[in-house]
Amino acid sequence: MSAMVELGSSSASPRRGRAPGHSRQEIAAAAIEVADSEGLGSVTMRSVALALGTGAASLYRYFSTRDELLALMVDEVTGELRLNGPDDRPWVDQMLDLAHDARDLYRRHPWMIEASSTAPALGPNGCAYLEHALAVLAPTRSDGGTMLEAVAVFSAVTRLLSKEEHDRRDPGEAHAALAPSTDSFPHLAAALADTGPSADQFDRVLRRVLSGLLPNDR
Amino acid sequence: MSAMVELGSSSASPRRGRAPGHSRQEIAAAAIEVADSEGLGSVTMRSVALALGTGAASLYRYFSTRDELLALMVDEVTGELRLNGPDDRPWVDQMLDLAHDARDLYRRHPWMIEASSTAPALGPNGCAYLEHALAVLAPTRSDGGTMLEAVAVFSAVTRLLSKEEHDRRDPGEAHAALAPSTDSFPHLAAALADTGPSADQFDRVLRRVLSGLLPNDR
DNA sequence: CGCTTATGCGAACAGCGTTCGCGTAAACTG
DNA sequence: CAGTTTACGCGAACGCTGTTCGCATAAGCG
Repeated sequence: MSAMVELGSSSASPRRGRAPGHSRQEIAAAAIEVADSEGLGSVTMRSVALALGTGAASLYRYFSTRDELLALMVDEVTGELRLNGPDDRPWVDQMLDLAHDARDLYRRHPWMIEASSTAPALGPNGCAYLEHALAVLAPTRSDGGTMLEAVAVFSAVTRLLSKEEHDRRDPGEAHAALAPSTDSFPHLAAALADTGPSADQFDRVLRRVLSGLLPNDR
Repeated sequence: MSAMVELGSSSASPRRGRAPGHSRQEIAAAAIEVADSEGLGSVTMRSVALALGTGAASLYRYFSTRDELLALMVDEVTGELRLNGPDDRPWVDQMLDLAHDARDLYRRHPWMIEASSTAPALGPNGCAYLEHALAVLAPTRSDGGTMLEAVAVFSAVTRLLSKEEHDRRDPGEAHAALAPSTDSFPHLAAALADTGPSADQFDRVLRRVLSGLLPNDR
């Protein structure tokens, strides 16, 4: 699904004229730093340019659009995942490793939670991630469509759980007026009251989702 | 999770002074029409005000922020779901009905795919949706936490599948340069080639996810 | 009839993504 | 080495955004 276009450092160009003072990666790195410390909303062409000690208009020599910069940011950060080639452990365990690594990534770069769900296309590192997941799932001997679906759902649920963890740490300010719900929404009230052990929620949910999606031999 | 704040029509206020010429619901309805026909990005304070034949600044008598308007839009549209009280059919079938209804809603209001994933809090209709889902799941006799998790994952996957369906109908312009991946990403290439019957993908994935998340008796 | 209170809203502000056009630096050409 | 070409750096501007201010206006109350 989706494309690659030209995210990475493209290859040969007959060098001519003035040499560029920056690179796409360098600019994306600066933007990532801004996003890490100030949030994705503070990643503006001007703020990124300022962080680089240049002018806003200069960035358009490297990216034709802000969204293109965001796409490279997402792909660069995705490259932080350490994708150790699949080993001979059960595939479920390997997928959980992958999920834990992704969760760590979302903790380091909370803006990725929203950015990666908006991103329209996969870059090289996104493809590498997908390739790795498919390699891990190969032993399930499912057909291609099933595996692609499974990876998509797996990624979405991993992101969802990371988002919930993040929202729990960051109150989010709105909490009033949930009290009246106790009357009108009995099941909701009951569910909120009767909450079991919420520890290891992450692993538990992912195991269950994976076990439902794919055959459980091996 | 989250709150309600004051989305709906709040109750008594000692009527005094000039009467308001609009209502929150009316404004949200106009905004929803704009979003349906022009996309969420075209929902600006000015465009909504224009659609209502009023001035942009007037909207701030009803919403203190654009995000508040968006939240009401989401909740109002969520209210379009017809939540027939749970019946005695298997809970899986009832959840699939709910998912189909949600998919229809996403087809009618594609902007909801992004809007509902950004929305920070549940409004009254969001709570009603949650209440309904929990009522359907009650026969599983799971604990509250498990059921809340299940509904969250169920909703996220429903949205994901609706988004993929929508992306398939709307090319999304970027598709070049996926060819070189054939060499570097063998599993990916294989999976894309070996794609089984992609029909009824929606029901199949949801059934599997639900069967993994909750005990399958009854 | 004032008096109070809330609404409607034109005008303005700060900030955004993006474009234009020019000055300038670097590398090829003769 | 001078001249030409090519690309970069970027100040200034445009159109658009969400939001605020302040005042004219209208409706109920005593």
